[in-house]
Amino acid sequence: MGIENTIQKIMEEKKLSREEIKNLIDKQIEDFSGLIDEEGAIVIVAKELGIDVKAHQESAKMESDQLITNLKPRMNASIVGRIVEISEVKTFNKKDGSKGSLLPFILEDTSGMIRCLAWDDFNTQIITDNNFRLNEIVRIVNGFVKQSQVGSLEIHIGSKSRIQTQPDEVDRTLIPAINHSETKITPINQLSLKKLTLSIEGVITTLYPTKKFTRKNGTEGKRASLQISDSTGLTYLTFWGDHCEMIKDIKEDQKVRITKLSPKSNYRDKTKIDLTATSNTKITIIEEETHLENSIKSIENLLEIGGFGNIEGIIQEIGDQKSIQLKNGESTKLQKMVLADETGEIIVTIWGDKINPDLKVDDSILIKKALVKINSYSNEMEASLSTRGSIERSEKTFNIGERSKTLERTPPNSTTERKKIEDINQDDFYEFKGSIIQEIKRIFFYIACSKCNRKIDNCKCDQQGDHVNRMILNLILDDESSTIRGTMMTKNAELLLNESTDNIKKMEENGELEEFLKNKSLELIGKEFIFSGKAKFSEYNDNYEINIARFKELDSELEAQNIIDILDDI
DNA sequence: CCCCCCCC
Repeated sequence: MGIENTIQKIMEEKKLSREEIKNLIDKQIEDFSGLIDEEGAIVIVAKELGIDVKAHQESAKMESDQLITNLKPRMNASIVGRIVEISEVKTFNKKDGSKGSLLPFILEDTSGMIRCLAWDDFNTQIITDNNFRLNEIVRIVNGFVKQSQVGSLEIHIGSKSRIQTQPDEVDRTLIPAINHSETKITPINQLSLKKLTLSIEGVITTLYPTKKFTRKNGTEGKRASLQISDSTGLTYLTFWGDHCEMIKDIKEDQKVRITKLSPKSNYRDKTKIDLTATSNTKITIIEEETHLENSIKSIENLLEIGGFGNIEGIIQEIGDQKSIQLKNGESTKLQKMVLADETGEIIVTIWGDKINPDLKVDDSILIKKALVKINSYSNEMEASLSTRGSIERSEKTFNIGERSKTLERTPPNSTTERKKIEDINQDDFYEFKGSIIQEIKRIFFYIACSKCNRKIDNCKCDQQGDHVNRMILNLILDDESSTIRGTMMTKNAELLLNESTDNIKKMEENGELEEFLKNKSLELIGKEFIFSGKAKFSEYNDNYEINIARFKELDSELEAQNIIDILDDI
């Protein structure tokens, strides 16, 4: 049903001539200073005459709704989704002197979110529609997809587009469940530019005062910001202009929930994500005092809650000072140690001038304002001491018992959600259940420096360590959803093959390796394991590979019990 | 803030 059909309908129902209808359409277009086209005008004309034009609007749905994730720049598209955020209508003066208006909002479908920009009164008046509300479903017909300044996609709703509230013929599988973003909290290490609106919970570690600044055009502006951390990481949140009011009751050390934030990539480090408050942002204080300054937390407790804290303990292991090159080109020093108290132990990295070269194993120390968060490579909680913290000697004695070895350090609570192999789609830490499905035919050996584990040729140690054998084992892993290539480096390969690298190297030299691997493969293939490790995209394979950090053979009875427990819960 | 190592 196009314009012609709607005209026919008006002619029939209202006994108007084509001429009269044309005049009404022209008048509408004139009233909107030409901002709407014929098709837009006739909808208004029909509406004013009390004629149901839903069918007409539907007809504007020229093709089926697209998934947000499939949108490409410069494409005209229709999408359907749930409203997850609505801004205010902004008005401005156009170059030609006429008044323009803009209403930004965010839609979410099952594939993702997109920022929508409704232009001019014809579209922005949708704000007065009772069905244009948070969590409602709307369709955008014939929107124009554009790349925004920050690189993400936006859909522009102009004179040739429509916003349909309560749309018909919606494919319900495209509609995500209501995302109560006030209660759904995103861990800081999972901030993503793709989550266009999100909420966080954490402790305010630094509150920067509101600052006034002068823009290039001479006008004044203001900005406030804060640093916030949770057990997974740390980020910065900026408040612009009037939003600065939001922090007037906030203090450092409080635990807060902050909702409806918009992620932005950090202007200096594009790999980092900062947050910006929106007009819909709300801050709720969850805990008045987290006693960041004074209380010394047990290592066990810090491992659990993360964030900033003070740790007292005894040095179990301490590494050499290492000069390293940062990604931004600067160079700095770091030193790693393992610190233990009666409740547990933690890896601590000391940075730059916080390093005290006199510290040695068995010294007691007190570290203040260490940041404890998940290390994205090991997926374990680690502490880091940088500019904000301090380190001092302590008189306290600890009854630790036998010194534990790094290898036997308790793995973290499985904070990682177990995924399917087919879901592995970014450089991230994953855990999945799977089996080895291909015979292990080869092992790669190399001679490495014992200090840095690098191949001798690649070692950059000031004083090279001993030359040691290391090995690489490649596996094909499968979980029925998909397969992935997995790599085990020396330690894990030794655990899997239950043999030392040196012995395996000897087997190779004696021509026994083939036989050994054949038997091992027979033993291993088909067994179920839980693998976890960091996924990395391989150009070579044009697919993700997983660098296995940990694995364990699955106790099938225990797993069965888990499944039964889950079923019982349901 | 490093973050390996190295094969295909």
